[in-house]
Amino acid sequence: MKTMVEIALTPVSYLVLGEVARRGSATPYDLKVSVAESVGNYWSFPHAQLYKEPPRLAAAGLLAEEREAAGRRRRIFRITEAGRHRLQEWLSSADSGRTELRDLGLLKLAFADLGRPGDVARLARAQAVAHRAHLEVYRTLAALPADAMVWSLRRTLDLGFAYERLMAEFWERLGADPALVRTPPPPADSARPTRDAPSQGAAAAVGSAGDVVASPGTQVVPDDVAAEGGGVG
Amino acid sequence: MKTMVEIALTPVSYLVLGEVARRGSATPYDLKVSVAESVGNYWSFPHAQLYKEPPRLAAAGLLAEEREAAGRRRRIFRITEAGRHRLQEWLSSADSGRTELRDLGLLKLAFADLGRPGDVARLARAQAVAHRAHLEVYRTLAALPADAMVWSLRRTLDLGFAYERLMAEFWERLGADPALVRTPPPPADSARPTRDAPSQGAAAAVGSAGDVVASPGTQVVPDDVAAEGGGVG
DNA sequence: CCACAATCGTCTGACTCGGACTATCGCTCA
DNA sequence: TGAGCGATAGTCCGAGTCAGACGATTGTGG
Repeated sequence: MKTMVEIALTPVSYLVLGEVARRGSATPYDLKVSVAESVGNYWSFPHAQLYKEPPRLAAAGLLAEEREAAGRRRRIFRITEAGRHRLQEWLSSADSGRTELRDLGLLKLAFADLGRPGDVARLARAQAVAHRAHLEVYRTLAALPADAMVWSLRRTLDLGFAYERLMAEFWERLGADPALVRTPPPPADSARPTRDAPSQGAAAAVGSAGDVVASPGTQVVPDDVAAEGGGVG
Repeated sequence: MKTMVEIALTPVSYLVLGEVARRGSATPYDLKVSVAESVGNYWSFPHAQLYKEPPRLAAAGLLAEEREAAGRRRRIFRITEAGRHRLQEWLSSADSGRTELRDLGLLKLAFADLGRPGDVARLARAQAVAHRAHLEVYRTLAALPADAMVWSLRRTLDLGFAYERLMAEFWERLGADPALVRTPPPPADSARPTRDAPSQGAAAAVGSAGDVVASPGTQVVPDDVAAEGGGVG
């Protein structure tokens, strides 16, 4: 068994290994489709990678490649013993890196103090709608019969659901914050204070009216609620 | 004012623009530090990018670059009118792309049916600990005086907190699932069924004992709890 | 003046990303 | 039967991302 070089495996690698292992065999397109309706719900992988990764894994001896006999003669991949082993190894290791919450809306909110008064409210509405919509997708998935999906995958989708709910509620709450709708006292038109002296304002809001939007009344993190259960299970 | 080419802005770009705008001026190192203790809590940006991006933005006319007079003669960046404008524009647009939950632990769980019996329990424990730990970080941040942080940023950290709590509870609940600890009926040693015929098993578990771990009793997504509030605000 | 830690910064190379672009298939309607 | 068409399937590309190794500078105490 040619051991080839031991390549470094990335998340995509394991995704591919896992998906191929589970299905027995798969074409890149198969991967693309099944990833889209499973893990892709919370972690999106560009499809180009699902085409590029299998050959790479095959070159490393972790997958075996064949071709369809007729028709499009697509590449079909199966996992090898070496591949199985690497997958196992990964599954057995408890350490997983940092968790990442990549949400452009959140990033926007982080800098919302630099924006114009109406911005946050608009953003909050849009975000709430988007998350509610995704919530529906999860609901559909959850309604699938028990045998449509392995238990472990389903658990992750449960979490996806809970996550979307958390987000939806967060934005709805934020949007409902009275501090967001009242108080545009400094007319929104005086929005260019530091116009020609950009280097002058040490902590100046980009469009002024920054901290006007600040909501004084809302407390930070309710220390005490830590136990009340988000309702994941 | 030389308009230069209008470059495409990525999340890092806005992060840098925003941070520079807020501080008035910043060196890449400043960015690295303040990002680490704010947005970096839920969305980590490799520090190399915080060194690379400002010059890029400067080349596009969105930042202005100077140097310290003495000492290390570090690069100091300030936002320009053009930069302010682009930032504003972004802050005003309500659409933000997909939200992403990049969590290796979750990916692992998704394929846990292919693993060995004890794996999930171990993973769950480790994940729970990690999330509880990060929860503490957020608690510390939340304890900071009101003027230590703009309201908008604080809101996002609130969400980060809620997110970590959600995760911690998810993994704890999962780890507590009796189905995980009982039932290693098929001896864990028969773990290599398809040893020499890797292509045979259409849906075979990598290490067998796959669906044994499945927890039949746990319902999928409690439709009704959608209103009970995760406790973000 | 050296040692040493903390601060500060650069570089590299493999991988990621998303979207434009191409090709093939199966079907329908003229 | 073959042009049109939507779904399926795959390729390509260049800019951006990423982690981590590495290098340089500064401040402090001995």
